[in-house]
Amino acid sequence: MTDPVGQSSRERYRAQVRAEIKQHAWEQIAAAGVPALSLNAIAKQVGMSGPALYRYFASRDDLITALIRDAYRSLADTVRAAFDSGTDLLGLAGVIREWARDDPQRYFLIYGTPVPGYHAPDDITAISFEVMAVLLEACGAPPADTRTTPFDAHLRDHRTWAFDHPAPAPTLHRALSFWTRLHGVLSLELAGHFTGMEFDPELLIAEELDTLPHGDRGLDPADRVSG
Amino acid sequence: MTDPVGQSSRERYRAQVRAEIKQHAWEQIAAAGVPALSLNAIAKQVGMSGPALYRYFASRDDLITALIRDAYRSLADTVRAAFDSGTDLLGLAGVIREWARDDPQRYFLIYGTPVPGYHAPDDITAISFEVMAVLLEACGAPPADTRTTPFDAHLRDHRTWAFDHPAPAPTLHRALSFWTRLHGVLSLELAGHFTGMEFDPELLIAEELDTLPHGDRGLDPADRVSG
DNA sequence: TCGGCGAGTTATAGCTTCTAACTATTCGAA
DNA sequence: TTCGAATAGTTAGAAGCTATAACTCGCCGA
Repeated sequence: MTDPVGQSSRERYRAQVRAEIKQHAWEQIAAAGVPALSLNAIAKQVGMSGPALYRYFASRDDLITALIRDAYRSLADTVRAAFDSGTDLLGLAGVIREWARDDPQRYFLIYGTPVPGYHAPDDITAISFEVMAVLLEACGAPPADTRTTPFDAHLRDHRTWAFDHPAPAPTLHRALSFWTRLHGVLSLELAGHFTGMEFDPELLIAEELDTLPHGDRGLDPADRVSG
Repeated sequence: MTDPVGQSSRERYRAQVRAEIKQHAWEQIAAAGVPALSLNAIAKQVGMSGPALYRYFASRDDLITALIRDAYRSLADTVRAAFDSGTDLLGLAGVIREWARDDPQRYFLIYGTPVPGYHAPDDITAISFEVMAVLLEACGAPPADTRTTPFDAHLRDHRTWAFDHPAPAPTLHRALSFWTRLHGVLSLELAGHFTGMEFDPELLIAEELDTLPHGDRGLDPADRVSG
């Protein structure tokens, strides 16, 4: 009994239960963080008893890995969709910030405290490259009058990139600065390190991105095809 | 029986055991992260059995809070000492990066994934203000020809700072940019998000700080008194 | 119709944090 | 010097967790 997509009814049921489990897992994480995630509690919530959950996820780490993968996938899709519909760099920052504020713990699952010794599976790092690829596209080609900085030269000499993207060094530089500046503000904001200072992080981000290296570009999304 | 410092021998012993417990806790955290920290395991390591450890720390969270406090204290002292011995902003970044790379999990204990609902005790946030105060001092006074940016104006209008520091808005801006840019690069570096790209994060940091807002200052540490 | 796969169960081991109750030691003051 | 109180440590145990083992039941496909 297979449906048009090639899934048997058992496989469909399985996928649905897995999704339900992950849904409850996300709720627990949003409420109290990853450390408080309890497989037992989730099992009760979905109406099964303890060990039954191990039919769907081999271990607690396996469930968390699946959540990390979904988080990356969601971020990559969000960024890609925004870019494809004509959003510029500042707009992408807004989209990413919105995505992060929508579920801070999901953001920290990707960019938060790492577990020593943990190595994400290859398919997950591949998704992280997708995000980087969009940023590189959004950065576009460097303007004609680009003066290469020392870091540009350094980047040019150390291009053993894990994925080969044809972007020139100044574009890499710009994308890296975009990424690190946005993450710097955003992660501190989400972690509550700005509490007590009542400025608007969005304005800080805007200005940080306005002074990105190799600037005066990306203002007209129509130009991006020529990059 | 009190020594010159006013500590009884019992208090001295207590402090020593607490320190020994924290030492082992740091080792566990460095090896496997906070989630793997086990009070039972620590108790065995210091030669006492399980519950005895609760004489020294009321709970696991209490121990972790003490570690967070020590981490903040260590960072604040490190930054203050470096600044007082004439280190400029770029140098401070180097000192902070060195401090972070020396024990990445200690850095993430402060700046990593937050626990939803957790509020650090006031004495800890006070230490975080010490760090910020040093950064503000290191940023010095804005140059005479400073053109206020929109974010400067915003900062001027939203100065309900939790601690009142007399620094003008452009200095706040500069310090915030320093903090967020450094943290942006550093946290991604420590978390391993740059693996596969073999550039030197130190060079990126140097350039990010070189293009800080309201620049052309702090080059001569002798000027800092006039700030 | 029947065999087998798989989803679910309970029982259990071994770990965790943390409380309760108890013992023994040590400190300090009368 | 002796006695009372505070304190460091113990074991026992409750409640929770992850994870495995062994088992039962029901559905799906041949």
